[in-house]
Amino acid sequence: MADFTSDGFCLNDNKAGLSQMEGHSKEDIAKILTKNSEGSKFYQNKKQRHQATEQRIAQKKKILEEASPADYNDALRKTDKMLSNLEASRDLSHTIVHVDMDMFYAAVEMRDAPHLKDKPVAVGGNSMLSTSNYVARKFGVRAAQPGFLAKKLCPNLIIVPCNFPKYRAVAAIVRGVFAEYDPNYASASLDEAYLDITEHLKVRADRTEEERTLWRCDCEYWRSLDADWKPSATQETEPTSSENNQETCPECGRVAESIVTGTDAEGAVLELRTKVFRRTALTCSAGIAPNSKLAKICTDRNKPNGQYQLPPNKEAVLEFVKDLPVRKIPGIGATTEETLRALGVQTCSDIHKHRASLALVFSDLSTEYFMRVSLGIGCTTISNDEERKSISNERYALLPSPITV
DNA sequence: GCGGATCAC
DNA sequence: TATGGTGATCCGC
Ligand SMILES: Nc1ccn([C@H]2C[C@H](O)[C@@H](COP(=O)(O)OP(=O)(O)OP(=O)(O)O)O2)c(=O)n1
Ligand SMILES: [Mg+2]
Repeated sequence: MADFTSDGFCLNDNKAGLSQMEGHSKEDIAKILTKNSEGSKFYQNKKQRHQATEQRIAQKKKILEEASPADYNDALRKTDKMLSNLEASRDLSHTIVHVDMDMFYAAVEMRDAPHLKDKPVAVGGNSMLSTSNYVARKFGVRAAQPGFLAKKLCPNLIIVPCNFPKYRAVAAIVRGVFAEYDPNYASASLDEAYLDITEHLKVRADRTEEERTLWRCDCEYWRSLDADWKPSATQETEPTSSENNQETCPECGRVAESIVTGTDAEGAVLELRTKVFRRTALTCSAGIAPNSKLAKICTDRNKPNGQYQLPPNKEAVLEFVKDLPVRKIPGIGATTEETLRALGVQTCSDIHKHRASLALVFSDLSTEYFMRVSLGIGCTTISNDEERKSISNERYALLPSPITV
């Protein structure tokens, strides 16, 4: 237990094995946040909205209680029809990649002010933070948190103001790399994008090992090929693979480390991430999967500075979603998570178990969305429709025809 | 159509 | 002391 004294919190609580440099335990974070925000207008408002959702949950439960066995039967038949149609449409032939920069704004600021590297850093202002670095996250400092509260969690926090023109410039360089693998890549925001690298992999299959080699040698020839490579920055954090070799640079004859990237998706994405790093000195993470929904989830598996591939077969996909908490699915937020939990659904396989209930209390569109989730089915084509500049609500985005009533 | 709810960055 | 700005969709009227 933290020792709450005069100033309201204690930063030297070691009982959970955490020193000040290592951050806070979850319990201490919750305690500090509650203590500093309960009673505020913001908190009252949030509580009121929460009570309204509890009302809606109660309504849904009432519908279930009053439904007849025949209603359940109809609902079951409806969902099973959906499931069989969806299963018939399962497409595992595309290789979809989701790339997400690591702590993007904060990483840019740390790159340009290296003394910040080992310190807790957040980007934003006193009233709102956009993101934080991993040191600060150990203290519970997160995006969408007001700076003054973050300071309570982490008094040594360094808050640097947003510099959007700079982030846009960095994003433009990163997008240049994406375009090399999929000219039709779709940006979801400044720091993330979806790529369909199916075509690239076909071309890549015929590339020689030499063409798939990334050199670390700092000679003129290789620098001319990769003009923005910053050799000083490549020492510690460059993406690694088991295929690293010490070799002699064929141009200047000096010993150089080379990375031979494979012809497969893992190889292509390692190469992509290495290029991003060499051109920006920033790391990113990636997920590889047969559809965009799964790819996005995969990105988080080995974040930061990592990648994860979900193999393109039905068994692997079903195993992947089996015990996945529904909150991990893009489109299912805090409210839907709570609603589903009240209906007995916590993981994706729970969706299948309770599919009749879900069909009784949700719209057809939402029900079908949940069925897709339970099968691990998602969008397999990437379109950068200029109409839709960003993908903001995964639940309904990327559907065949947006409904305009 | 419009306002409210939800979700995401 | 104090809790962002923006874009998108669906739902229920
Ligand atoms: N509520 C939020 C969440 C994020 N962002 C901004 C700041 C982030 O730097 C950027 C990217 O969002 P991410 O969710 O990808 O978060 P990060 O890139 O900062 O961290 P990471 O991806 O390593 O978790 O979007 C924001 O303005 N408001
Ligand atoms: Mg990111």
